[in-house]
Amino acid sequence: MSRPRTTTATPNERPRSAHRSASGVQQRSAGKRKQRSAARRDAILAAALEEFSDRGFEATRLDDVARRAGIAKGTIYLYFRDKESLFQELIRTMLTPIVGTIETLGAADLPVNLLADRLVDLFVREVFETRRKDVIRLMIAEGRRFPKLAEFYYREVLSRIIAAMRAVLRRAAARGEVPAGLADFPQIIAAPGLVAIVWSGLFERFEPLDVRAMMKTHVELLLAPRRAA
Amino acid sequence: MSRPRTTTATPNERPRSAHRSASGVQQRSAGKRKQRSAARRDAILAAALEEFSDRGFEATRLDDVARRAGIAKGTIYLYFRDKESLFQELIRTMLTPIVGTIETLGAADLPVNLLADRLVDLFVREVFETRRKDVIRLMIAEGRRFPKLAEFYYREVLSRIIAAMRAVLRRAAARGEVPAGLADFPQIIAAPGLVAIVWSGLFERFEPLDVRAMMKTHVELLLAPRRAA
Amino acid sequence: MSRPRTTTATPNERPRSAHRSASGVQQRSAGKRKQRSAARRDAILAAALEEFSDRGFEATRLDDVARRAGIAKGTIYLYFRDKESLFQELIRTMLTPIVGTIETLGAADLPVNLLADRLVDLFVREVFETRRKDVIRLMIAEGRRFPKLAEFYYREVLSRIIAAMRAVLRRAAARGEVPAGLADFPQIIAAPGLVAIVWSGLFERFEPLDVRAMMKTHVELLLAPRRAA
Amino acid sequence: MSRPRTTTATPNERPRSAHRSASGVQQRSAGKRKQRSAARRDAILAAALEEFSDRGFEATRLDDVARRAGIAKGTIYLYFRDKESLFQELIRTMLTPIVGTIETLGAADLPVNLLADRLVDLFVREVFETRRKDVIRLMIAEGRRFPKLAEFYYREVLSRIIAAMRAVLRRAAARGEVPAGLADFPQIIAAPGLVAIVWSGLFERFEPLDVRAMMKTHVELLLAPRRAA
DNA sequence: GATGAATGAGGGTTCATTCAT
DNA sequence: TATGAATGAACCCTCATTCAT
Repeated sequence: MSRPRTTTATPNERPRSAHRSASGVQQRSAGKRKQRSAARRDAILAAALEEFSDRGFEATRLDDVARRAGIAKGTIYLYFRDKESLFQELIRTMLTPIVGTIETLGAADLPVNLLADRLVDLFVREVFETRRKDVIRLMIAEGRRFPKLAEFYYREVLSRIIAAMRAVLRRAAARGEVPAGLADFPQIIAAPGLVAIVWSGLFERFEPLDVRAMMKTHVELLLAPRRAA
Repeated sequence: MSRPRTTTATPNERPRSAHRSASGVQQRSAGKRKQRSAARRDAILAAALEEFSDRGFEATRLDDVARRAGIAKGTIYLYFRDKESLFQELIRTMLTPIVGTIETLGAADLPVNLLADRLVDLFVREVFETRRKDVIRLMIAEGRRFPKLAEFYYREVLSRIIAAMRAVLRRAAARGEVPAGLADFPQIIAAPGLVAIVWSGLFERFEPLDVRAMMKTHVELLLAPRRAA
Repeated sequence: MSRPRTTTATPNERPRSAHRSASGVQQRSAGKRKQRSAARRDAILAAALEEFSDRGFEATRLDDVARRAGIAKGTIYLYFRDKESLFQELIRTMLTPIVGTIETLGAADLPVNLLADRLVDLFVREVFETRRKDVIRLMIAEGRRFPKLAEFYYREVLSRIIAAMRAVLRRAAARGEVPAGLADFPQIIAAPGLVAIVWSGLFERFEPLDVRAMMKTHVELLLAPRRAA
Repeated sequence: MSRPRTTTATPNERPRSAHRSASGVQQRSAGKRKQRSAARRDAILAAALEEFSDRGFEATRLDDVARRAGIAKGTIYLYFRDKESLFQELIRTMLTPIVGTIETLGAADLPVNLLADRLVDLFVREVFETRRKDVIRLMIAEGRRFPKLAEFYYREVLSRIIAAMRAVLRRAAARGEVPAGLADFPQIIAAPGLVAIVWSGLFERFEPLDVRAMMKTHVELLLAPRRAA
């Protein structure tokens, strides 16, 4: 019978710090405070990314996150409801932005080989050479234990990317640039990206992998001009 | 001593459990005992598989493993040095057997399209429709925190599979059955398998994925007869 | 999304230590263990009584309870589900026994003045000069925040005592030994007892109170032979 | 500094808040400010009353008090040194006023039966149907942990009420209106009041208690004309 | 004065590991 | 060997208190 939570608190957002827009007086300092607040939030997210990436959700201590963010342990709770919220927010924050970019790219209706080059480049620069790589690994590692998060990821990220890809592939197939079967499994396009992410985290030190080359090879193999059956 | 913070990868084998046959006396019952002992060990591993698969390393309680195995908590420590050992042994035990099968298959020197069919079938039946799928997911999820385990996996499993694949692809390329580039990145062959494993764990419930069809499509795309450049 | 509790655990009792009766082998040591277990449980309850009495529910640290009981903090959780359970069990354990005694006393159908003497004596010896006094104070102090406990106390203790008293008073009133109104409010009988308990905890050091004398006086005033109205 | 463990009863008044009129300048607005200040103080006390009554001392969060009072958390510290001070002040503020009323009533030297009626009425209207009831319950619940407070309560409230009662009862006994013994234990008079307070907080929902009737009954029983022994 | 973000000590609870039986 | 009660180090989260704005 612990004290009942009165804190309604939105799903995953900051709990109280509502930062009401301070209309009128003290606009200046309120703005500063808001800024500082956003900076802190980002610092926490950045620290959390490091820790979660290195240790996984359960093994990460908020103490370490706080220390890394240069704040006190309790401060985390001013910005996130609990450890899980922090985790989920982190993943959302990191993964949401890519979607738009890919959708835009898909809508441009470029010739497939050009599009493919762009996608590979996008993946390498925006994901693979970024912390986003680790976030995706986290998603893979912990997703089963956070069904809500998996759902979010599917709905907001994956399904949209897949839909965009599928549309492109359909058009390309209609133009004969691509074998028809590919549009049924857009996942195939992304498969080497997944391999790259997993490999880099676990086996890079034993055998480096030239991700860009691998992806390029894959694309060439898929798009190679075929003899008529 | 309570749970150590830093994951000091320790020698992974059974600690003391002197299973070596009792010298002289009671040779007979010693055999029986050995049998029972092996059965217990297996029961623990089986239970651990379920629990680790469902919850991940940290979130798994040895209490639950013991309960599921039908033994007392302390008994686990007669067969495994600690939680980490149990985990690592489990992964080793589950993943080692596939290697031989794949190597054998590779050595058979079949025509690539036939080999491809066999590989797809092998993967689906021996991995995907098996708990091994979960073990691989575990490996992906926890690998970074168990460098020794990742190393083992690379050395004993991955590198050997890759070597086998590469040999096959080289020969096939020489015969013109396969584009030369593929041998540089045998990972490409496995990529959809990885996609399948990840997808099944996280997104199956939103959008089912016909793994066999996807892998078949992938293989067909890769092996399709090409026009001369 | 913390790990879901599989521990069903009965309302307030010991969580797992089910102490299955070990039928057959090792009866001896099992008995010993059971004994030791009961002793430990009692030690915890005794320690909890001290601490809760001194500090109240919230301010009591289980750490202190454990230290006082001579055990490790975690051990408490082998016997009680949580702090609240410990608290509630403590109160139940302490208060339940009195009821029977009072009921028996009431059923004996003694002349009121004799009964009154006995009740006063019972209260003083079994409650006031006992730790039970503190338990009742605890009940008063914390009851509002533990509605379940208040309900238990009302149902299992108070209402039964009141019923017993009322029956006695009815009979006595019928015999003219007691004014009729008293049976309507048996609480009046107990009122000085309550005063005694509260006084002893808070003001004894400023002004001692002769509880027995006060209660005797009260009884005499209530039972004094009256002039006909 | 975080919450101190040991309850060091500290001087209870406002800490620094230099409410003394600003010397010279702005005399006018200083008055207004003083007013506002007092209003704020009262708002805090009112909010604290609700919260402390509902949850007890430890379980009450100053955050909730502040929210209820419509102020910021930090503001509380402008009016009270700390949580404990607030608590003690609250109790003092609430309980002090009754004393005078009772003393006055006692000094009036009414016939006992009339006085008794007045007292019952006073208790019901000024305590029982008031938040003061809860304050007394708080005093009972937390008194042991706040010895200073208990002492204050005894010295400033209880002992004075008791003295007044005793004086009245002595005079009444001399006139033969009351048995002599009663003057020895004026607590007896108050006992049903205590019962009423405790009962209302814990058991009212199971079995309502007509407090006024109970107290009236009690008085009648005590004051009933007696046969000469 | 008033605010509320920030602090950080603390405490309830968990669970890997040990060890007496 | 097997058991499971006992241990105690962690770790998440709370909240009284402070202090820059």
